[in-house]
Amino acid sequence: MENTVEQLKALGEPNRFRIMMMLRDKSLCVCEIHSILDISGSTLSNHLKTLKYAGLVGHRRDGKWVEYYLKDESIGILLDFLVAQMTDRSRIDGDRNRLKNIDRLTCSNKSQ
Amino acid sequence: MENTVEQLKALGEPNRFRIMMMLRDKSLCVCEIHSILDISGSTLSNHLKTLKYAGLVGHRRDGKWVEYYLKDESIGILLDFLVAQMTDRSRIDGDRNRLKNIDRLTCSNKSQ
DNA sequence: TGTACATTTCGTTAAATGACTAATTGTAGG
DNA sequence: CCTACAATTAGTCATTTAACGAAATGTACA
Repeated sequence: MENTVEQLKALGEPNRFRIMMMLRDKSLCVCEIHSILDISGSTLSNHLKTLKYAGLVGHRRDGKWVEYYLKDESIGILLDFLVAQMTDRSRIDGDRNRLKNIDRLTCSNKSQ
Repeated sequence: MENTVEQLKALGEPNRFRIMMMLRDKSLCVCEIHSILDISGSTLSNHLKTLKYAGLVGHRRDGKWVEYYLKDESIGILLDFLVAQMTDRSRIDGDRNRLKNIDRLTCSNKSQ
């Protein structure tokens, strides 16, 4: 039970929820996520750590970048389920659309 | 989105999660829930308020008692979905079993 | 090897949270 | 109306949390 509760707690924060929603489509590097959210790089890094300890995401290094991805298929299913119950999807749809014009090479350095 | 996030946040606390799991079977009055959880009456009351503002539960007065129930069918579906993904259900099963031997007339006064 | 960029860690701070006791409100019954 | 019980509200406190800037770590490439 504790594990499930920790996952719900991790999802119950707006920026982390948006991160998870962005990761539904494909894995993303930190700078791509950073270009969407209006928070500092260190804050983002801490949110990613929280999601990781909750068992919601995994990460792998790819050269200069670190890529985050949904940990299990079951997590994706849970997220789809939540999306289906949402009445207002404008924010997550917006994030998703903005992501289409962004890739890791166009990420300006917002971290510093 | 905010509404969904608030619901997840409300569910992401152990005692509130246990309360929601208990309510899956049937509506319960506060003293019945209180007899299961090891927290003070005021703390329980605050948790119930949190669940109510998140739109997860409703409540009605029944004489001396106040009965809480799952707000929507969709909430019950979400909870069932979460239960299905849990590996360790011992705690919620235990709560459920203890509830079988309790009704509002046998609740001793733990509130004070 | 040194510079630039990506990311994380550290240290701090203000706000939110979950807990408690004490006091208050609400309801039923003698 | 007074007492008992059910539940909530008020006030307080310790802990957690989300945020930041600054510093540190990792990696690629000139």
